[in-house]
Amino acid sequence: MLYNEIRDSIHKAVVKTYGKIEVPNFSVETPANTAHGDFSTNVAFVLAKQLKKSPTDIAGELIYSLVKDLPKFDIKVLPPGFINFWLSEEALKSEFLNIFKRREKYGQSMTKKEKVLVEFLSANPTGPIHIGNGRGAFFGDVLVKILKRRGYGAKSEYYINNAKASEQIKNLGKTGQGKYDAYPYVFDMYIKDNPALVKKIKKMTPANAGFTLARFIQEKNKKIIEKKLNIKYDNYFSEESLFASGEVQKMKKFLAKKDLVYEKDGALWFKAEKFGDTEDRVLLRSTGEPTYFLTDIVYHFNKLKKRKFHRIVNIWGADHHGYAPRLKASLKALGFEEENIQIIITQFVRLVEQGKEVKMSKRKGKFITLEDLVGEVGLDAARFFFLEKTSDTHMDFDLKLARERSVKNPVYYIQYAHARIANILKKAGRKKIVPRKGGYKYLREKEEIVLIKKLIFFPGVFQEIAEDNHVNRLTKYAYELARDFHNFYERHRVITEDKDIYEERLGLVYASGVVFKIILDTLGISAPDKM
RNA sequence: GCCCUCGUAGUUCAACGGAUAAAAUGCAAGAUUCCGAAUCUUGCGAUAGAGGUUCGAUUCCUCUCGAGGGCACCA
Repeated sequence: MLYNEIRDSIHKAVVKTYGKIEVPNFSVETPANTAHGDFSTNVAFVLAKQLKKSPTDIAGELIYSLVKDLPKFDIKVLPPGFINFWLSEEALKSEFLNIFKRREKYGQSMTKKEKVLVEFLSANPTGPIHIGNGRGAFFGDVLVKILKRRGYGAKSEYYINNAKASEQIKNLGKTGQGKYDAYPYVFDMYIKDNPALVKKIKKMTPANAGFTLARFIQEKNKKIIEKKLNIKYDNYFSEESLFASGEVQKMKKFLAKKDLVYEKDGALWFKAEKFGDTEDRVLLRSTGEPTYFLTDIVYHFNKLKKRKFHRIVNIWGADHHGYAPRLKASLKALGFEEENIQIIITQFVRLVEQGKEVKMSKRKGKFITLEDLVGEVGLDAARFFFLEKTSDTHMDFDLKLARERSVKNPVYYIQYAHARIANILKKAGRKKIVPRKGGYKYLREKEEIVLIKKLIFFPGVFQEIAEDNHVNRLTKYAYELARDFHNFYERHRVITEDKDIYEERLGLVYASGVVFKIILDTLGISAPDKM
């Protein structure tokens, strides 16, 4: 890929020019301003201190080696010391041909990378999936798809908190049996119309009743996840299964053997403070029941050790961020490294109505389900609405506004580009287009070049996201690509008299369609031929 | 009280420490004999406040103000 080629060449140039010095971290990026080229690097700035020279001088010295090494680019130094790269037309067209060669596999990495497990959503099986879960749900779904495409052995997973030993399952059971009211909405949503289920759990222990009810709720949620949210998990993992397999028992012994626990006040404590947490944490209550933390240690040990994932990514809501040090401490104690576990916190969605906050409480049954939202604004608009925002900023959600915005949602702008492409190909009577033998020498108009450039930067966008998890960049890129396509379309007729121009523009349209399709599939948004 | 996030145009929101802070929406003005106007063009408008580090700060550090979250033998 172009980006990597430049990186390597800069590294080589520094060593060649200055001998064996420490090469600091430098950046290679695509400048916002097109006057600054297709790529630029700040390497001269980061070397300035060490070499005690001005950035302009350093850039001037490095450029000789770079020019020799990168004939694909025109390279210039611009003040105050950036080195800027312009892709030659030949290199541009040659990269463009790759889209035809790889088609729906364009941007797919051939090199195999580490195994990654992405766990997300994992809503408690005590109720429906609400709006606040939307961010993590769609974010995780798209991240996994991107990782897979970039060659990671990535899998998605949903963790079901259904341990019979847990308080929440027992309380759920009692609620279902009408003995307690921990979850007021449960009756309306799951019990009322289901006498068979009520009869079935009536005589069970609270734990078994809760487990049974949780399975029922979970099945409902799973259907919504797959059918309504368009998320297909590689795996659903049951917390209770860790008890059945004996892994919880084994872990207790293991931790004791490693001298990581002690008894106090009749409970069993984990020495979390020793590994970076603010205090020690309970693993077994004085009643002898395990806490969620114990099974969570087992679960993550299972991910890293038993299933051999090199890296695990957990996507959690902001209400769990205080829990992160505890989990990390436990994994550190078990011998794993910081880089083995990534926790991504998605900030809360605040529900507002006419500027005033509406308190959303799952416990009190005051919430809007994600299913409702999707029904209200449509899946495509809903997915885009969540996916276009970074996960770490707070988000205000006004359903009225969301309805309004859904009509003007940028997703339609992108889908419209796809529909226009389909329409042109249909009009031209072509489905699949093979590249021209002589190359694409007639594509020289400004809008054509801009569009080609945007298309060939596509693999780099996926790579960046795979590296830094900023999934929202994909929606932004998709929007820009649509804009570049619409601009091209507005100014230049594809179906024209001139046969060469006709064929080449048709190729450009086709290649754009290929990339749009990949992006929309990745986002989990439909790619319509007609709207 | 202690800890963690966040604060950018009227609104919804972008920006690995990089060059002139990007868009959408809104408002104003304009574009269609021709592949779909759900489109295109132009204009208006923002980094909460005060210091500091740096060649360079929306980004890092300190304080103030404001919003959200966490401080369980719940999950």
